[in-house]
Amino acid sequence: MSTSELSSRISARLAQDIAVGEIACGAHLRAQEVADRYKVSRTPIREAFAALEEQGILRRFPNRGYFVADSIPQNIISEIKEAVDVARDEYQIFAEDWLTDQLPEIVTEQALRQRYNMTKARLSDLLARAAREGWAERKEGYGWRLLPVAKTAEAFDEIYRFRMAIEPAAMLEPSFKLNKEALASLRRTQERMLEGGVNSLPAEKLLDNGATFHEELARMSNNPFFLSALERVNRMRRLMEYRTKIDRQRLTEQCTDHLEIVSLLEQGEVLEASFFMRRHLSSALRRKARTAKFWSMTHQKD
Amino acid sequence: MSTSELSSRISARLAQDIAVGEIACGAHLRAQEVADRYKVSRTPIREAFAALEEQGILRRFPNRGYFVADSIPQNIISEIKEAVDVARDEYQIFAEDWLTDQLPEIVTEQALRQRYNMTKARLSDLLARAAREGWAERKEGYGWRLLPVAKTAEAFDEIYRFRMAIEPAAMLEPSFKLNKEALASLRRTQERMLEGGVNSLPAEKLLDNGATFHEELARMSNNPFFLSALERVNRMRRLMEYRTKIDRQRLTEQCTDHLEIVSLLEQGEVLEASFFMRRHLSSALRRKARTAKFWSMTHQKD
DNA sequence: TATCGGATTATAGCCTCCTGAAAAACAATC
DNA sequence: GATTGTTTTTCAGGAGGCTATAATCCGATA
Repeated sequence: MSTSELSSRISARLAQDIAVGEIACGAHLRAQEVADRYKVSRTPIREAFAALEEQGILRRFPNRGYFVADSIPQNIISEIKEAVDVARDEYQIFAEDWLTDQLPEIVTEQALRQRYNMTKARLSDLLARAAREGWAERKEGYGWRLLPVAKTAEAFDEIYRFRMAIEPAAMLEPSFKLNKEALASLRRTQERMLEGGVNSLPAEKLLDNGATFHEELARMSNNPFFLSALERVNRMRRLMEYRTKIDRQRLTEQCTDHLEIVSLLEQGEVLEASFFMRRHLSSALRRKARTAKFWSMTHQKD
Repeated sequence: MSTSELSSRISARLAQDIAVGEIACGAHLRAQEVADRYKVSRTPIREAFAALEEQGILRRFPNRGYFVADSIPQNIISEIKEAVDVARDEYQIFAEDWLTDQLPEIVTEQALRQRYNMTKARLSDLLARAAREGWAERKEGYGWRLLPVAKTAEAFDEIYRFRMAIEPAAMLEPSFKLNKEALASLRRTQERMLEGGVNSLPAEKLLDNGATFHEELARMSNNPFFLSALERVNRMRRLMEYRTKIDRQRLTEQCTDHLEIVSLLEQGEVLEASFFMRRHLSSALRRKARTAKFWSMTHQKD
């Protein structure tokens, strides 16, 4: 029964893949293959398999390994699909507390350990992550300083303006190279969203798809600094957007824009695509500005 | 005599400031003021003061505090100026080892602890820092993966191209606001360098001045994402440039460019300054490209 | 021969106690 | 009243043992 954190993470991901149909029913799951994919050893994989067998998602044949069950009850599938949203981890709680002024600007590790009831190691991971994302920094002596970077409503604008600087530029890098497959995959995702996903998928997934779209394009620049800068601001954006209600009308327009960009790129019109990207971000900024203003009036003090 | 790490860091910085003339002879050093500047309490400051008094750099008057000595022997001054270079900490050694292929791509914490003879906590700080800078990431199971981001000669180009995208854009941000004082201070630093500093200052200090120049301008954009992105790539650049010989001729041209940018800004010609910045970076890139090529032939294998 | 299954080895997180050092509170001096 | 000097409190890093769990090795099986 000992489901370690790692193996349960893995089993959750596998379950996802099976539920979505990424992994076909009846397929043989080779332990080593899966281990390679997740870049871990076979040990946690086997644990994950065992856990999934208990749920009836996999079947085991001694000395032959695990196979995806031939049919999986609908109720289990929907159960799996919903499970994603629950993953509100300590980090998000911490971030949320900071964004909502529940924490002082200067905090000691002790105070945080007490508040969140965490061990030293876990806490220092937490802080390292926040530091990595750019909103916490260790003071020289004791304590940490939490930065207001992502707190203000203006941060929305700032992120969009930053993206306006890097994303179109990334597409014009001399090392930029179209990745047809990635592009096709992006197109599929956006089309699926337009064909109803916008209204059915969970908010988190929708935001994720949007971020992935932009990041994949940045990746094609083949300049890792553009990509990692974008990933960075996107992570921070997510912290904030997590709290705002999603505007599904806006998402539809976004997807249309995204598809337009894909089309331009497919035709090799990189320069046009870059321009269009800039406009796309700029219109998002204008819209955001209004949302942010509203948000600031309703959620911020003074 | 217990000189903690923090207080000795502080005393080193103070000594620097005094040696360079940033802090005048005979000046009264108020403990609280210095503490505020370094964002620590008075305790480590007082220790630093005591250490500096022992070296004869400060004088103590009971109940009145510490004062900079009226005259500091030349030999002590040059000693201080050289001391900077020695501060090659574990992090730099670690980075160096990775850049020179002394470390495998996948490493366990144990292996690193043994190699560098570090405690758990220090090592995890080290790795957190590398992760923060973007060239290490924790694997899902045990171990860390070191990323080749900053290893290749191309990374030089990539960083400069990234900077070409963000730095001129930062100056055109609607929130951009000139900071006259900061500008004046930058001008002074650059002028000092042209007036001989280029040949006398330690390499590290020179690189530092350059980075600071650009970062201060990015700060004036009042968009923290531009600034932090620049700081990020600068840190990485430093890891690499640390190993290459410094070209003092090139530095002179750089300083001239920097002064030109300051002049444009002082006249309110922000647009021109932005253009000039782009050209400035682009010429550095062209030059770098040659250096990097040379560097790759001489330092890299295959 | 590729894959699985079980046994062994190694890793890293957690816990507790301990201590040097930083922060904070308080007292003294000009 | 601002600043220094002293004391007390709090903090976080270090060491070492313990344990869950990940990696690895090796034999078994189809």
